[in-house]
Amino acid sequence: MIEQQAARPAEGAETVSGKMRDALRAAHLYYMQDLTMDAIAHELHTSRSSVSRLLSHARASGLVEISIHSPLDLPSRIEHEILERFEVGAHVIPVPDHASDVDRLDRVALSAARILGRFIDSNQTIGVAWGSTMSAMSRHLVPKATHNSEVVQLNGAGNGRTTGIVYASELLRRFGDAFGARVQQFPVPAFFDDPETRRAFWRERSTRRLLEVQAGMDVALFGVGSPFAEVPSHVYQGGYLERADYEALSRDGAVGDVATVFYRADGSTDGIALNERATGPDFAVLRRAPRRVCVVSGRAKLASLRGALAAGLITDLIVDEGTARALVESPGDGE
Amino acid sequence: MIEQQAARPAEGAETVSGKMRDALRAAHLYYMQDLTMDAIAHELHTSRSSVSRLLSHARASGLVEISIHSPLDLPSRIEHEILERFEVGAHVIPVPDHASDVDRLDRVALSAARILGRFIDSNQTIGVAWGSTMSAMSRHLVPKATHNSEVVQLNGAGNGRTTGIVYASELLRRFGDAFGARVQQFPVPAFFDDPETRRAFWRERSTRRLLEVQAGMDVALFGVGSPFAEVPSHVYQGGYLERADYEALSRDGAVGDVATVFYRADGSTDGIALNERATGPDFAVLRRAPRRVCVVSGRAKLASLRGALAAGLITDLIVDEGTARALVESPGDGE
DNA sequence: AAGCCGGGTGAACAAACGTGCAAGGATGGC
DNA sequence: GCCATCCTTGCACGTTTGTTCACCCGGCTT
Repeated sequence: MIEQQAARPAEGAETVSGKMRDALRAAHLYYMQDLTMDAIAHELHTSRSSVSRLLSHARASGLVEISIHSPLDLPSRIEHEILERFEVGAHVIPVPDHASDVDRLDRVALSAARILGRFIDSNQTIGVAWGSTMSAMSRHLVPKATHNSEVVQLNGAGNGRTTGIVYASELLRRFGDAFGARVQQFPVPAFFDDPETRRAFWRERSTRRLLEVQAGMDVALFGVGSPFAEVPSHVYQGGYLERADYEALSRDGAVGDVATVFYRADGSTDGIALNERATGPDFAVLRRAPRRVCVVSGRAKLASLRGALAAGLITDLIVDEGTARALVESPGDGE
Repeated sequence: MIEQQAARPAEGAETVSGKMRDALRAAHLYYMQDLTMDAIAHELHTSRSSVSRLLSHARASGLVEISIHSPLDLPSRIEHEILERFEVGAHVIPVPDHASDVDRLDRVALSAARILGRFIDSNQTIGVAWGSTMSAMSRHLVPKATHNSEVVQLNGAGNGRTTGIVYASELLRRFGDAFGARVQQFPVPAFFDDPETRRAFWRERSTRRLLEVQAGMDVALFGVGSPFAEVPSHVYQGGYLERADYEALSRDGAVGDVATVFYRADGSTDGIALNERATGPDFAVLRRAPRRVCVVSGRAKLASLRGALAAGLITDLIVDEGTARALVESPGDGE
């Protein structure tokens, strides 16, 4: 069963609109007039609990937007430095150094999901990679109404029930729902076993149509993989790659991947054998997107991140504080 | 002692910036990452109470901005109707009908203060009237950093210690502080006793300089007075006007005033004797400001509001719901 | 018609939050 | 150098808020 509709049509529009109206009014009273939920419940002739739920709904559905402006004379030191050094807009997410890697990922993903709205607009094609970072983000997206947008899957995927990572179809659907966008699935494995199969598949009309959509992306959204870090990206756990593949990658000098396409520390990809079997877009295609948002969490991904920056894949970076700090320190440092 | 500085200079900039930095970080953690204040206190090595205060500070000082977007397919019915009928951008503030007039004013003023930031920008001259509405607003302004702005008093004032209304100097200072703007006081009474005195005063060089500043306003901010309503505006309580003045106003057909200048239901002002002694700007001058924001609360002011609209004084209206509803109903209805 | 189901409601409880208060520390005047 | 003063801090309390649970109500199935 393919789930692929945009924002669902008016079903009981009466009720829906009524709820929306209430939520809106509650939000006004709560956030603009500082009334207590009790008082609001009274004005709305309902219970306090319902008001609490109404407000949660208002926040989760983007009726209420909370933004944080750092005063212009105090622009985050690190963000500014990243902009200078890498020509990339940075959002640094504060996370304590002692946080666990899962905490860190969750917190970065949550913040990223809330920031994301700024990059999305109507009439856009949004490319979304498949991986643990995107999966975590998908759980917290704040809806934003757009017209005529389209979400397109950038790389193939297996299912990752094992680790809380979500079916690609589910992930894409969440993005599509949040922005009222059509969804273009890409039903292929993360890696083909045989390069020839991939080439054949790429000649298919349906595949070519999808690749054209990818090529017309306005926004690309992805994380980075780091195959040789202590905590390898999920793509490497799920058995997508064999030991031999790792050895080949190591021989080829790969330090990371974006949407299953690997690169070296200097950003080059030529001659990395595995890429012949990968399903993600060629970097030349990716770079055509004017906005390329990368979400990274954890110092383990530092080397991958450096490579992706060297490859010029990133225009906007959302990254946890520790990794950001490490990034701007001397490039030679290990972990 | 005249209080007239812009945002105070760096005093203990070290500490201030440190506090700001903490507030910013706390806001990120609280509003973007949904941490509890307890957790934030731990990360910041301080107590939970301090975090609570830090967050209050962050909100009050505009570091955190909370805005409410009604979905575009559900634009407030009334606001749209006001736009159609009067060609005026409206913000309708929900307030229950049974609220007292003071409650109503407070709530409208609070909301208005939080909306105000949208109208203010750098390099602007902001004209501010003196009255109970502006006084209530001044208590809740959300700071917004601007450069080279100027706040100028539109009309003279007595002091209103009696009813919680605040000295004009204090009121102006609050606006100036909130936007980091220079402040131009206008130290005259609300009404002169003798028209001749006014004319003489108007010939003074210092007065003419101030009038020129007023004439160059980018934004004007004012309420409306309604001299014949049950609950008369403070200007009429403080003994600024005599019984004879009211009778004259009544004879002249005045229904309201903006910054001490009176008008009739059709918006005309010619031949209203009292205006010869008023200190507010001529409407021709006022209308030169491209943005003219009017804050109104209470149906008692409905007739005044209609007059001000007829006079074309308003480009943006902030008004409570009950009054807004009354406004768009048949114009003939009384209260 | 009876019965299941999903979504919504209010009561009750536990968690999270704001604020008055007293103590501690810094600041500026003399 | 000392004191008066102001600002900040953490605690304790009372209030406000999120969430669980049992329940109800309308729609749809068998």
